[in-house]
Amino acid sequence: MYRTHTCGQLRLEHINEDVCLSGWVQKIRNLGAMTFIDLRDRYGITQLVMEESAPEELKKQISALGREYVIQIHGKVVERASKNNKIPTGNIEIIIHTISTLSHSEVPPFTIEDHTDGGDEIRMKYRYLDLRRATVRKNLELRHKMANLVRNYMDCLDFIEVETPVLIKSTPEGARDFVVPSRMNQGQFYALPQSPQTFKQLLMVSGFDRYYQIVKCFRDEDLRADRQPEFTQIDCEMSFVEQEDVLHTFEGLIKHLFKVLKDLDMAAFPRITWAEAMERYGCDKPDIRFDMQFKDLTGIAKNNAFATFNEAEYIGAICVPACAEYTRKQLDELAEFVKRPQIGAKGLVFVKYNHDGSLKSSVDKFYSESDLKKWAEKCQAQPGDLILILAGVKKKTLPQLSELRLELGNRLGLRDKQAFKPLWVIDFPLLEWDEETKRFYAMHHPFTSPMMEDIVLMETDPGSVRANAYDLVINGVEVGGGSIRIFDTELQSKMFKCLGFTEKQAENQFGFLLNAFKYGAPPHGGIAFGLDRLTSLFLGLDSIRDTIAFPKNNSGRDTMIDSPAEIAEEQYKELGIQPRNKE
RNA sequence: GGUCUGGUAGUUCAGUUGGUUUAGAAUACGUGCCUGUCACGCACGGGGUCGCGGGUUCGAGUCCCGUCCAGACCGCCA
Repeated sequence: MYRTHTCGQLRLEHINEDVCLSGWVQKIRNLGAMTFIDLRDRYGITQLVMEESAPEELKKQISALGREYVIQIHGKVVERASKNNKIPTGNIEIIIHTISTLSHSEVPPFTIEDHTDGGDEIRMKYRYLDLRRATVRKNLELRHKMANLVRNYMDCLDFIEVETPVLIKSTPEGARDFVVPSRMNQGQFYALPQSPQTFKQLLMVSGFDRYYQIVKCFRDEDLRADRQPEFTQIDCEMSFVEQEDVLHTFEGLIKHLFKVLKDLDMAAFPRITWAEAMERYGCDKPDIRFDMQFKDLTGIAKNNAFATFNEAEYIGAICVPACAEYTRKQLDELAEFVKRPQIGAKGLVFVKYNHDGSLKSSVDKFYSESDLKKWAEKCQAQPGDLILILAGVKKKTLPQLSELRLELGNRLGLRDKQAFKPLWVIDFPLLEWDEETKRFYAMHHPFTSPMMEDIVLMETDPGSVRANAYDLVINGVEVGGGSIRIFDTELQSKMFKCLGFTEKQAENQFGFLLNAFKYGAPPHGGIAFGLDRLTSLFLGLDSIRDTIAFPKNNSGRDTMIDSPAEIAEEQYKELGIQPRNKE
């Protein structure tokens, strides 16, 4: 037997018990005559003590210990002379009787402590050591709890978890696929699923009625702090439902998670249409922890000598509360911010609504104070506020203003990580025009149903067709999205036509689904949540990496196992593929 | 594919216009001292391919070019 208790278990009530503990040496404090050892495992830290009176042999063994050695000790639980109220076991300690070293350790490359001295790169290379730290372990524990809560909740609602295949077929729509060569079918390839989309729809055709799966998905696209090439979705689908049923069901799930994990009672989630979100926030995933909604000045700021505004398709403003005191330097910084190539605005116009009611702007040359007054009224500005204005092509200006809004939210500390503001964004467009390839793409995916009343527009004005598609946004993070699907073969054909698919192409890529729909498909729809993102949101992390045990780095590499890696020539031969010639 | 930031001791970082002794600090590590520590304390010590390659210069950690690596972002992500 390696232990009678864990390192987080012993309390005053255990005093005088003989116990056996095993764990890692966290820290050795040698005070000369006596030595303290912090013994650590997943459950906590227990202090071991060796006193002056200990036998020489034991002293010798203890002096040979080092950080991260794995040891097993037998000893007696005693009350501490000086207690430590910072840890749950702080009232007791163990007087060591015998000790055995189960495993030696080299000196770890960084300290295994909550506030480690190690940077990201070295932590990732030695991730197994990093995972010993309580901070990272707690992230994974919360992730586990969340997954468990989801499973229980879904089970209670009669959803069943069904596994779908990981080796499937590549389709050119959507994200780039990870591809796996087939040895038995030389020259042919599997693809890893970007999501189990088609399979969950087939399960609906099979009558499973309510399906979910906590499942890995794969996308071969460039990474971000919140994007990994393999990530986990809570993937769900239901039959005989309309949009309202799906939103209601999963609003319940998310509220349940907040209640249990954060003890938060959430009110009904507000909703906004995609069109409104774009108009008011310039973005399809607005952060509504703070206001600063856009005000359209296009109608009232033209007809003047100021060419920039006169030529602009759109003039948009945000009212920044209580910032009229901003200095030249601060305003210049904001102008620089929007002029960065990533944002690409030409310039920034400001209007200060001073406390004395006067108005001062960067365009005083062109506008009178009464002009500015009208703008301030339109923006519902109060004395002391700052109005910031961007102008240009609407499609570009809206996102620029959105970036500016978020930047100000950050600067003013309005994006509190402990506040959670969910929002349903609904009525997404069905299709999105791509200038490069001169065709429409499905904004969500090709199986998303158009809104009934917009179906007539599919032939005349496809770009304006709205879909039964929705996203759940929390604090500006897209945590989930889904749609009501097409279950009618004819409507599906119409959709493929909008996407520029020939009948043959559609048959080739999605024939199995279209065939299935010929045999009685129920109306159905669903949603998928990003488990990694949800977890990092609950934890207040900026990156999803520390919610994943073994994540990839910025360039899609796992620096611990050093993958991806080259394969042997033999493997190429077996697979019937050839390496690219090295030049 | 692009923009920006960084790479100096095991680790995290500082290093001035290009010049000052042997490139520093903290921490980690080692040795010694220390009977109530828990970020223990004190003293001493070892530890460097300044990412790599080239260039400018009397002289480069510092400037220039290239390259590799890491991070953030844009494009991309149905």
